[in-house]
Amino acid sequence: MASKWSGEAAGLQSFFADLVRCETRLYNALNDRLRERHGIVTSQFEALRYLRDHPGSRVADLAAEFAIGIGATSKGIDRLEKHGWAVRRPNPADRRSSLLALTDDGSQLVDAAETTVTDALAELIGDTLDGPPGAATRQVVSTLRSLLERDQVGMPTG
Amino acid sequence: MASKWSGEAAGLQSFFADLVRCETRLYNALNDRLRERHGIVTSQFEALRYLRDHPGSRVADLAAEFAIGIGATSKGIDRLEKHGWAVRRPNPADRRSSLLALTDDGSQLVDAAETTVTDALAELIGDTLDGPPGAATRQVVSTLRSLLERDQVGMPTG
DNA sequence: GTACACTATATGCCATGGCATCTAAATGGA
DNA sequence: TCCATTTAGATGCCATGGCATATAGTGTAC
Repeated sequence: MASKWSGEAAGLQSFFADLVRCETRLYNALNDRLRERHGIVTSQFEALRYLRDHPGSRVADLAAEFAIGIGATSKGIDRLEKHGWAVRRPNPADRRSSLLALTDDGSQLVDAAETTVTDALAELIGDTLDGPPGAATRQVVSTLRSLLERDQVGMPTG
Repeated sequence: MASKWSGEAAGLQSFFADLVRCETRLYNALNDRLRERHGIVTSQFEALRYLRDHPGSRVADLAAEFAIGIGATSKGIDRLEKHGWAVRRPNPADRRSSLLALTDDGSQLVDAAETTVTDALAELIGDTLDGPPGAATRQVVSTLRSLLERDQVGMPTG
């Protein structure tokens, strides 16, 4: 039955609110540092890192990974290409799509930016995520992500 | 020292990535349900709930709560006012600002929407957040939020 | 091989948030 | 009291993402 007991309901609402607030503030904080030191923002760092770790991906792969629309992903790749950090190569197996890859500049950028991110996260959340409760939290959030992805929860339309 | 050992660095990066992916998908999923059933999106639900629970707040209070800019907050209130869900009342103590409150329509809307959110969260994350690891996770995320707020991490400029 | 349906993604319009700027009002001296 | 400074928030311009649509290429049935 829906809304069975309100104690649990309030708990889940609080958890969701805390989650969103953490994400917003951490994302903003990383944005500030990445913009200042590398001229990119967090979403671009994540895309560059994904391309580094999954060369030959297509636009739809990035869209699925980040749960954003295909159109937005295409435009994001446009911007990375304009800056000379990524390229679209023809896909011999399907000429409707392209295979994405980093340029050398893009590779160097993502490696440098990764150090910034690593340091920022160590400073911002390292202590809190230490220890057994931290380990449990990492595990639970990882599991939750897997479940949401398995069920295709929250995938935009286009 | 920065980037001491890469195991922990990779762990924090994974955790952050998982956190952002969970937030994105849950936010999107709530958007879908709230838009369909109540004609609002998650950010509006959260603003309405905040106003219900903190009547007489000012624009800056909402901006601090949600870690978004003052300008964006002001525009968000404009939209809530246009829909007749919130009002700006003159602040007798400081005529530069207004005191915000829900209308009756706004109150009814937020109560109805809260049921939708409660049910959606129970369905989407209830099982995963159950049990001792779930309890540890709620605690850690709550603590992390408090620390980020205490240190004013990730507050936009304007 | 041709027509039809389907898929991948590029593009256009709109909504929202960031940041800079503007204005009104409060505050703090001289 | 009066002016300079600060503060609260409103507004304008820009960037980004969602969604709808357009376009090109693929696969299938015949």
